[in-house]
Amino acid sequence: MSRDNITAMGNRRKGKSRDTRRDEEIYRAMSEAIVEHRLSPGDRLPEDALAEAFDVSRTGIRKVLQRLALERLVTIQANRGASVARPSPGEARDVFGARRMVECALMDAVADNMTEEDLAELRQLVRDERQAQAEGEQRQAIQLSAAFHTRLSRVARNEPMSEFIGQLALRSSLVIAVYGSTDSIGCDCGDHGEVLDLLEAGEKDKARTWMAGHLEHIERSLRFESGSEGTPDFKSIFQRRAQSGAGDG
Amino acid sequence: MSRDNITAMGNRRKGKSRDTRRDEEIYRAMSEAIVEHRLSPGDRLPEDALAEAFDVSRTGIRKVLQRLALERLVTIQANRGASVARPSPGEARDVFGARRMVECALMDAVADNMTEEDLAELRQLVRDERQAQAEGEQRQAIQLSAAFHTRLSRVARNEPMSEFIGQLALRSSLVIAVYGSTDSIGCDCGDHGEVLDLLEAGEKDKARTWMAGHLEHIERSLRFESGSEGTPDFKSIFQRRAQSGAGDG
DNA sequence: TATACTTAACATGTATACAACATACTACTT
DNA sequence: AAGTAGTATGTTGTATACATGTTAAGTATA
Repeated sequence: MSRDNITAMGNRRKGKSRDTRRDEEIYRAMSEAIVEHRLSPGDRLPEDALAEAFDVSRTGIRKVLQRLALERLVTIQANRGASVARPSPGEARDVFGARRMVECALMDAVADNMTEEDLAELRQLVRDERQAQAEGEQRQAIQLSAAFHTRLSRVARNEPMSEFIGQLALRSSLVIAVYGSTDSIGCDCGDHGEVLDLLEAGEKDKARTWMAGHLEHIERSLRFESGSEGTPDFKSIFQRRAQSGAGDG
Repeated sequence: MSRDNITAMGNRRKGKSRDTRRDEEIYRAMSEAIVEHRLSPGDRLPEDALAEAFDVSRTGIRKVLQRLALERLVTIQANRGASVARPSPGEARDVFGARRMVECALMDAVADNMTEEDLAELRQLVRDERQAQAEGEQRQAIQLSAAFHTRLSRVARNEPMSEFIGQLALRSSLVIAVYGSTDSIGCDCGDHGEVLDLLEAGEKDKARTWMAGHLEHIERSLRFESGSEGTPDFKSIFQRRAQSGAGDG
């Protein structure tokens, strides 16, 4: 009676990546712009302007904005609109603290599940990052550094984990934009290759230790001096005045 | 000249929790309904019906639906609408795998930062859960079990971590709804008190081991037999026919 | 009678219109 | 002249209308 229905049900696939929905495209463009620091923390993101830029209505923009807000890449204040998130020092510490815990804990599974293809892709990523660094393409380098951590986490074949780490890596880019000194990114390029060597050799413990040190190193390079939380940075304003001017009399 | 501006800037707080926006309310109601299994995996969630139920327009519902989709509590299929998510066996394993890694890794920080207030609230949560269990309030018990893990994670004072664990706890409720046998929830009520004792005594290692065992225990109680991924469960349909009916002739 | 095709009903995707809110500017009062 | 109040402008929040796509039912034909 309903035998044909059975065969009919399995055939409903493949029409998924045909027209990669516009939302995704806009989301990707905006998050990439934030990660690459083409948009700076604090920058306003008016819906009208974005709608015009992407040639869609505000509806589509709001959807993307809300998603970015959930991922803490933008901040939405009620009735006051969206702006690129400006993580507080505490938030910055939390992000790196979370990364230390999670990325280290994942190294076992990463080592256990690493395939030839994974390794090849990761080594390519390191090469790209190194080249970007060499050519002075800071923006590309930052993006590739985050991409490396995200891609590495995917080796563990645990989607919730790699998605979480991916988000933390994106947020880290924002943290570096606010508190990063120039050497925040400078050092870890060559480094990324090292952990691959350790993982290829099956040295789980050393890989975990390496990752902890790597993240600590980045975190230590952050400069939290001018408190951008709560009150504006009058301190740095007055400091600058004393530095630049000759005397005060 | 601009001295007054300085004092004026710090006063922009407190007007935040006044009218807890409707979105949040709807989000809370829906996620709670999903976690408490008043909505079952696979249930359709038509925008019109929800809009009428909450007395808002579809706009507000879509916002909530999209957020729930991002958190993997509902599934949105293009042009086909939203439904309560039905995690696959692989997804279920990933969720519990992630929880094992993350919640165990967090125990150190939990032990280090536990305060009197934390402990009091957590013990109260255990009491509530125990009572719900005793009174046969399964739904409440499930919700409280998830709440315990979420509240416990907050002790570590790392927002990204506790948010992630909170989401995983919610997803776990869905997993249990699909694959849980009756004793999936039965055992872990009294258990939750044990880890508090260990943490209060400062036994970090034992607490971590306990947590690993706890989550493994829940995961082992899941039943993945009837594959609800890909093809519908014809197997169980035919099995049922053989069980319920007398003969097949 | 079963299958395929057409059509109708329904649900979602998107844009637009309108209302509410915040901010900035201007005018008026002290 | 300075500060406050009122107004005007612009931006966000929400609902509704319209277009598009999917599902299901019904009919006609083989």
